[in-house]
Amino acid sequence: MIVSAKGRYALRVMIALAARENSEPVPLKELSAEEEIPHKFLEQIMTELAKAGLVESARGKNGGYLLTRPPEECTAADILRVTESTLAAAECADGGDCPRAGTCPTLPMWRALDEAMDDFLKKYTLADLVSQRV
Amino acid sequence: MIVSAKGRYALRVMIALAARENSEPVPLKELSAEEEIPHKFLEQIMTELAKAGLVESARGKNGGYLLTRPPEECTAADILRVTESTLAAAECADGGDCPRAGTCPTLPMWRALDEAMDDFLKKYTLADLVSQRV
DNA sequence: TATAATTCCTATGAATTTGGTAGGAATAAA
DNA sequence: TTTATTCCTACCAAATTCATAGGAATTATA
Repeated sequence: MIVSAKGRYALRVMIALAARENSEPVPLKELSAEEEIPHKFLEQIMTELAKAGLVESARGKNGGYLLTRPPEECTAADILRVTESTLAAAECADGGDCPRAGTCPTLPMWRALDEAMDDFLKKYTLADLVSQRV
Repeated sequence: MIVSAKGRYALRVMIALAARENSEPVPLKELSAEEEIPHKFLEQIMTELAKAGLVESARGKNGGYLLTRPPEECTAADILRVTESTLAAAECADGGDCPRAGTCPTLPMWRALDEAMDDFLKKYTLADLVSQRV
């Protein structure tokens, strides 16, 4: 029960982008150096975030990445849903096909935990995280 | 971010024990068959639960396992803390030695998430889970 | 047009974790 | 003595995680 390095990296990078006030694309090289995240690994992460529509990329010279929405409108839940393949508390709560599902005494708890985590993560916007309020 | 099979098995077995009204030791064989959990794997899990003091074992013929406390006094948090090596939301919140800890904008959130999960899991006792209230 | 700086794409791989299996020793009841 | 059980230790296959590597495509600018 843990958030992967990928998820933690993603969140940090998104915060770093949110912290910039200008709207010029920030190159991966800069983000990677600043946040001390391996360049090539971050590249993969940014691709996922871009596909999910959380950032947009500008290719070629002077290219880089930008947030697609204001920091107030992007939450930790939005980001972690992209990077964490299984944000579910337990597989069984995640559309799993467990044959016990009908009678399992634990399933309702896993589902409730899922919802509780999601609610929690939704409370944190990038704006909150940048300014360390919350 | 997921609870492992080990943790799910542990919880189910503890519920199965709690569901029994008598106080005779329940052999692993019976638990394993009833819950459809591989015998040898469950053996390892029971050893951990016993070491943690959540169950006690009786060796030899007619031996087996028993809860050490009434089901009202054992929570999902107690059990998962034993089986999930990392109940922490993120490594960094788990006594990690991250050099960024001092200034990391995400650390407080991970710690808060940890606490929220723990609070959530503490609400579910074995008695609750057996009777499907909650 | 050439060059430099960037993202995009695809493949590979080492280390770790997970989910078991295996065999036998120790213990205790009948 | 037999039988049923837990205890202990070692091993292992598959999946996942955390990257690394190399080059193609794209774009600004000198």
